[in-house]
Amino acid sequence: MEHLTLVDGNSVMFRAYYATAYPGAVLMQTSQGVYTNAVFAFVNMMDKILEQTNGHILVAFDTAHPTKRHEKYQEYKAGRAAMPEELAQQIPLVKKYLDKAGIKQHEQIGYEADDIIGTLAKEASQNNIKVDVYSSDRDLLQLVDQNITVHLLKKGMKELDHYTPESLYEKYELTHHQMIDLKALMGDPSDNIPGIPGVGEKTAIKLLKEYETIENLYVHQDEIKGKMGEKIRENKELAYLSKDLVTINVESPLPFSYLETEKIKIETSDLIDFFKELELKQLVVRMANQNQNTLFKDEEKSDKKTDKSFSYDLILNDEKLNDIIFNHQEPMSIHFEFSEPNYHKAELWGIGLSNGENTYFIDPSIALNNQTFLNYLKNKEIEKYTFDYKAIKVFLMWHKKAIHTISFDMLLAAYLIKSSIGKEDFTTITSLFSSIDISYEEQIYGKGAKKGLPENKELYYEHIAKKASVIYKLKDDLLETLKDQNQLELLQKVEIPLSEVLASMEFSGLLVDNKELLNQKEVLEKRINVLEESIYKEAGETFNISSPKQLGDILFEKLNLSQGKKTKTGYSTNVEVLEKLKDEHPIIPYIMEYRQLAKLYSTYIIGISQSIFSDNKVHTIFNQALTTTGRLSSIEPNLQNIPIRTEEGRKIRKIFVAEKNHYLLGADYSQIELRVLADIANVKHLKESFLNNEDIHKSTAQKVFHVTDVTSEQRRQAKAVNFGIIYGIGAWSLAEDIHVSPKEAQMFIDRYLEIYPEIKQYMQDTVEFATENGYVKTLMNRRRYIPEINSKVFMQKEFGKRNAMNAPIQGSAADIIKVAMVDLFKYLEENDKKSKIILQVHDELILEVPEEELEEMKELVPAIMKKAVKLTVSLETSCDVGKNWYELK
DNA sequence: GCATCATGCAA
DNA sequence: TATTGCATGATGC
Repeated sequence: MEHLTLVDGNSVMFRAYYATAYPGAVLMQTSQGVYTNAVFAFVNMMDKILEQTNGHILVAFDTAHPTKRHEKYQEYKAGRAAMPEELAQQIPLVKKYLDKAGIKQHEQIGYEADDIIGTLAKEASQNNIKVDVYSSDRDLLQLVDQNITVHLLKKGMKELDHYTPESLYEKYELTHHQMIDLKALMGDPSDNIPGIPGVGEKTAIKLLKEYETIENLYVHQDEIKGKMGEKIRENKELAYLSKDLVTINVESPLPFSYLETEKIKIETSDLIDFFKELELKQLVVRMANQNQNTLFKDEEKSDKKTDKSFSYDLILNDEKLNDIIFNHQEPMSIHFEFSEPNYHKAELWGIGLSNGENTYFIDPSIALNNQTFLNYLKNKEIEKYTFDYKAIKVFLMWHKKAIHTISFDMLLAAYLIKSSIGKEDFTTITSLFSSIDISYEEQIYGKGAKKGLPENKELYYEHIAKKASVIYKLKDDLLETLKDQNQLELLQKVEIPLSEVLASMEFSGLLVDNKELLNQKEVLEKRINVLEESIYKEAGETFNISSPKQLGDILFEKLNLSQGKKTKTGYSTNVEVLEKLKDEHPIIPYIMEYRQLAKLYSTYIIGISQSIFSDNKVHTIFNQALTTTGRLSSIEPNLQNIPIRTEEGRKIRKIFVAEKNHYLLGADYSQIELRVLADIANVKHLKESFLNNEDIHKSTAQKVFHVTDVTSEQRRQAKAVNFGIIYGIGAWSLAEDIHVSPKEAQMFIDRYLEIYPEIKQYMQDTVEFATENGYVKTLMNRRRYIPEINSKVFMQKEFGKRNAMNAPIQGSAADIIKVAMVDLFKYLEENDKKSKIILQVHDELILEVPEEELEEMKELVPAIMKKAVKLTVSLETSCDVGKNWYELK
């Protein structure tokens, strides 16, 4: 043994916790609500420390029991804030991690972690062993000697300061022997060590440079003049008590010696399982990679390993492919592996096929040119199981090929069981539902710019085949769960059919008018240039207007405008702040206009240009398994956030046009979320208003303000409350929104809940349901889990409550339009209509309709939307047509 | 090259 | 200190 590492467990844990627990932060936690942020950061820190160790390591902890220091000084560590519950809960987890990682840990009643570390460090040092100590507590600096280096963690945990006798001298001009005396003289508010009042670091260093020790200082106490001398003489006892308190006991009676600290060899899989339990995916991946690298060293192979317990057959020619299709007419799982997430332009890397017993990797270029295989895909009699059916369907559409009869999709099933899987990959989803061992994508293909097929082909052949086998193996379990949760219909009658609708929409795409696009681009460029000049002129210098930092400096330092809110990195320059400043300086209106135009230019003009395909269309991708509420989302480009609220922005919609001889038809649900609320909460007066076809915001205003004639301001305020209620609003935010005092806002809310008392009841009931069950559900039994609702952190619990109230409303509205889409698509297909659904924007559908079907569709589309779901209030729609999207008002 | 922040667009 | 999203440019590692 030549080296020993000692870690102050409590101190590192504190740092780990507070590195991510700034006020207002959402702490990392598992889906069951177990906090993991400190564990995660602790493991990261330990990983760094372990890189520097040589096999001997120990982590020391404090105990909750009082120590000798408390006996000597009752006030020791008094006044310290209690450890937050979220951190306390994680201590056992950190200890469990250390066990699993084979790292020795120790705590001892009556002693602090400092004492354990000090004793072991000095023992080792006396035997000429090099010691590294890790902590964030400066007290430990007194341990520094020729063999002992102390590393202090800094705030962000990213850097360490290390102290040797030399560096201590450089920093304080004191020897390491004087560190105890330094601390004793200065005191330490965090441990409630008194020190000598009035003596801080500067004075303490000066005194020690002259007198070396506290003892010697008091020998010469009478030489010191002035107030300082008085203080020193008066507080002799405090100084000695402080010295006693800060002195680490380097002779603690430990039940083992420094020699018995060797790291134990461990089963990596245990540790991986532990991280999986805590849903610490990054750590799982890192451990898996480390493990692989070790194996790679052991086996001295030129590549990563393949899994010997998994077998599959390689199908690389037509004969074999014909054979297996001939032999397998039973249901099988099929997986298409793509080179990138955007399947509109992805390459096909491979196909996996499995019936649970036999699993195959099929060469994609063979498959796509093999008629037997293509017939198999489009055979309506043979069931197939997939993971992300829509991707396969769209890819095949681009290649003019078909696939039919998907009776199970693992991605959609997993999403219905747990809507928070949205951003996870195949492997993580698999590990949530089974213990099947399957590599992470990045282990096989690498990540970021380096992503690509590995040189060792077997590696990805196996990976792709394995995915197919996993789909098959998990099918029954997932279906069972869905059945238990009454969600089978949601999968089979809504989500899987919807995949086909969305595939058709994405593949159809939306035509772009290039001339209009270029024209708007030029107009915007010119206007932005002019604005830039005006802004620079007003500012007296050029700077990057798009940089909130630089803009903040100009506005609030150079021009001395009154700053409003701050962000955590500096001044806020958002539109609300600018709005308040707009009369203070002529630069402000220019900046506001610049912001608006720059947004339109970069996000909509440039952004959308980059997504146009060679057919002059944009082909978005609707993510069907992402949002926690059941809504869709749209990417590349996002066609669900095209501007509409300002005329300036709305013009962007002129870019999107119907094909020749076609019209765009837009139909949207009116007030669908309020109608859903009226239905599920059984809100009497709200239902009446809907029944009478009233302007809902107006009638709310009439009731809230006790008036017959509603001013436009009153209507606007009532509308804000109607919206706010759906989101679980608080008085403070409503006040911000409608520019009244929080008191008035609270009054509005109270009045509102008096008028619609069932809403209040609904909210209470929903929160109660979520608290008991951990989830809420929609009309069609879609679930959203809300672990935060049982959090002890106020803000998180409140967030949980708002989600509990909002998710069923937003989610049910999503259910309804999804059903409408499936119904409408089916009608169009069965009746051989040429009209096509091309977009969905949460409560509206946009179709591309040939001229000859226009009149029919104006009737049909709203009709189908209205009767998608039967509620106790009617669903109403409005409908518009135009040659471009702008004309759909 | 990648992650994070501030900002702003939609329902 | 209102719900759900996505894309952007700037910035820092």
